[in-house]
Amino acid sequence: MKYTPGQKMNRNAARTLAAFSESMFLLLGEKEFDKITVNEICQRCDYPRATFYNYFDDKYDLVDYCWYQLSKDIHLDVVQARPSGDALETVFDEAFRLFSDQRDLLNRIVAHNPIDSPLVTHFLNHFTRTMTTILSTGMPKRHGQTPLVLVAQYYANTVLLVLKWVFLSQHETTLAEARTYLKELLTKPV
Amino acid sequence: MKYTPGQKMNRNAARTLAAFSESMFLLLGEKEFDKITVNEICQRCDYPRATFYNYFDDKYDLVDYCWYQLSKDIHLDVVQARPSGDALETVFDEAFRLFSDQRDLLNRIVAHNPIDSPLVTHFLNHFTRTMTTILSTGMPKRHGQTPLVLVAQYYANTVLLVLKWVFLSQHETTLAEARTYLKELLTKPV
DNA sequence: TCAAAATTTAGACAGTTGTAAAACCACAAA
DNA sequence: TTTGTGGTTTTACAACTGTCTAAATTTTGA
Repeated sequence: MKYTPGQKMNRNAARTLAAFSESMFLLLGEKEFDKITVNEICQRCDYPRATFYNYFDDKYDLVDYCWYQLSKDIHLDVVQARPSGDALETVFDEAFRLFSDQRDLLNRIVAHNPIDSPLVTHFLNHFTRTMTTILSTGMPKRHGQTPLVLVAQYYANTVLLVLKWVFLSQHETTLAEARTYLKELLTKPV
Repeated sequence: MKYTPGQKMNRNAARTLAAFSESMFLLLGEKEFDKITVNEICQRCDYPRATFYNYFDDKYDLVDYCWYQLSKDIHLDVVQARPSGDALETVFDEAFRLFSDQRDLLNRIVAHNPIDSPLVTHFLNHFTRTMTTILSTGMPKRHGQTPLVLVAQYYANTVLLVLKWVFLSQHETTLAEARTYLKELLTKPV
């Protein structure tokens, strides 16, 4: 990413970025990520190849920007607003809503890309990271010796695991069921 | 992978596979995975390019085989032998040992490949998968409504999270400390 | 031991990638 | 209007990828 996202940028650059990510989203719904070429992306939105490399390092960079655009919708402030206690549940619900909204897109993506493919893995990793940063502020304090970063990663991991199960492994699951899964996982069974 | 691993294969094929993965391991210690080319791999072990594509689809395929070779050392039977109760601890110790043994290699790899790079992610994913299959046999039964596969993935995730912290994020940690982290994470703090 | 079957290798090919230099354009300041 | 500046586009290029064909070599089994 040569233009840092969230940066001030002129109308033209914004339009170009939007066009490229639009192309990518369309292509992701049509074919395997591996088979998508930079040429194809550029044809789609009618920009020359050089312009693509002007904005992005490669197609991985672009797809990263796509995930960034998606995850923009999870509002960080939701968490800070609440007293720490149920921060996790709030964030989970928020993420669940976001994934629901994008269900069509996600279905199309997993139709062409296996669940363990680099693409899907990358997607999940992106969200795990953003969720980790969200969670690392609102964590309950007492965790013995375990470093806080590790704890935040742990919660983010588990949230994303459930979301993956529901939305990418395509198990029909209601929000209530998903909440139950999360709670049961986080509660020691023995 | 065109030759299914674990298959019966003649001495020659075995030697070839070994030579290629040897090359890959060496190169991984020297430079970023992205920058490694198939040509380079072949020069290293003095096999023609056509032979490479005879055995592997691409370099990702080869590196997958490398991880497979590494993880061979975790013996599945360890788990089956034990009564379910402490299966998790046993597997964790076993994996910790394996990662310790390969510490030099891992250090060299993360020296050239960022922790969030596709390569490292792929590495962790591979182990998460094998650990999931190991764990899905020896899980404690009572988990409410949560599907068993999900539970196994959860434990595998958490184990690998700690291992990643210790061996890839390079935090000096003893086995005892690591065990504590794992236990604290799996125990609900509230 | 020999011939058939299978595997390995050399060489070539079209398509892709990422980079670099130069031409081009839009827009603002002089 | 002219000029300068920053960004866009064109074009060209060297390297890599993955596939294919045909020749060479090895393996197999009768």
